[in-house]
Amino acid sequence: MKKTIILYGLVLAILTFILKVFEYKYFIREMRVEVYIGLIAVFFTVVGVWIATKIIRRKTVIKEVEVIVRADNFVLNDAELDRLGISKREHEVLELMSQGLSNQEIGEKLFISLNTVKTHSANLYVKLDVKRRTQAVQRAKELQLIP
Amino acid sequence: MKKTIILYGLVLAILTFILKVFEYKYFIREMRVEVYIGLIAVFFTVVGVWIATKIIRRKTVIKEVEVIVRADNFVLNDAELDRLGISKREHEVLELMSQGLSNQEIGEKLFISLNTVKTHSANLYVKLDVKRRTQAVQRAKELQLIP
DNA sequence: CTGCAAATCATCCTTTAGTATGAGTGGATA
DNA sequence: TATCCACTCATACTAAAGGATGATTTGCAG
Repeated sequence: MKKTIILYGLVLAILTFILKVFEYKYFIREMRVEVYIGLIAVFFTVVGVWIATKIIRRKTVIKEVEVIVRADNFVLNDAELDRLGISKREHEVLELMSQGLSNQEIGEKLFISLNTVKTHSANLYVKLDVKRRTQAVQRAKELQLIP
Repeated sequence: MKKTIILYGLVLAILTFILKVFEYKYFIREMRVEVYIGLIAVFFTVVGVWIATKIIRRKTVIKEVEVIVRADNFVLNDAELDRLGISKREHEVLELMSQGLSNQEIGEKLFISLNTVKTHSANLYVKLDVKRRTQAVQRAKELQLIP
C-alpha cells in the first residue's frame, strides 16, 4: 500500500516535470489549456483505473485464499469415527494409507510389524465397508476422517 | 458503458469550464502550475477509481463465482496433462483408479484386458513419478488431473 | 479381580498390483 | 511411403495386499 502511494507521488512528480519541459518547448504556443487539462485528466483517469484494479484484484485474491483455506482446513469427524468404531491405531494407519504409503512403510513409521498393519487395515475395510485401500481412502475422506 | 463514457466527457467538460472560471478569477495569480496539475491529477485519479469500481465490480462478482465453482466443480488441468504426456486412455484409467476400482474392474469398464490396464497404469506411474496407485491418485488430484 | 477391547504378531493362503519385455495394429504425419 | 505414437495384449515373474484364524499382552471399566 505504501509502495503504491509512493509510486503514485513519483509518477505525479515526473509527469509534472515532463509537462513543464514540454510546456516551455512546444506546447505553450500551440496548445490551449483545455487540451492540456484533457490530457492530464485522461492520463490520471487511466492511473485511477489501474490503481483500482490493483486494489480490487487483491481483494479478489484474498477471497480466493479464503476459499482455499476453507477447503484445506480439516476438521475431524469424531462422531463418525466413533460411530464406526474405528480405534486410534486404526485411524493412524488410515491416515498413512491415504498418504500413499505401503503397509511395510506404515509399519516402519508406527514401529509395528507388517502383519499388524495388515490386521488394522483389514479391520478398517470391514468398518468402512470397502474392499480395497483406495476405496478406504476415498470413503474416509468423504466421512471427514482424514484430510 | 456508453452512459459512462458520455458522463465522463460531461464531467471533463464541466470541470474544464469550472477551472477556466477559477483561473480567471482567483488562481492565476497565486497558484503555480504544479498545484494546478496536482489537483486535476488527484481528481481524475479518483474519477478513474470510481469508474473502475463501476466496471470491475461485475467482473469481480464473476470471479468469485468462478472461485466457488472451482471449489465444487472440477476443472481439468489440460496443460499439466499435456506436460506430463498423459494420453486419453491413461487418463481414463487414472480416473477409474481414483474411484477405487481394481485393475480388473477398470478393464471391464473400458472393454480392455487386465494386461492393458496394467500397462497403462505402469506408464502412469512413470509419468506421475510415483510407485503405487494410491500415490498416483494423490498426485493426480494435486495436479487437478482428476476431481 | 475379571472380563473385554485394543493392540500386537504370526502363519498360511489367495488375490491383486506392479515390473519387464516383446509385439501387433491402426491412425496421423512428415 | 515410412515413421512415430497410442493402444492393445501376452507372458513371466516379483512384490504387495488382502482374508482367515489364532494367540498374547495390556490397560481399563465394572
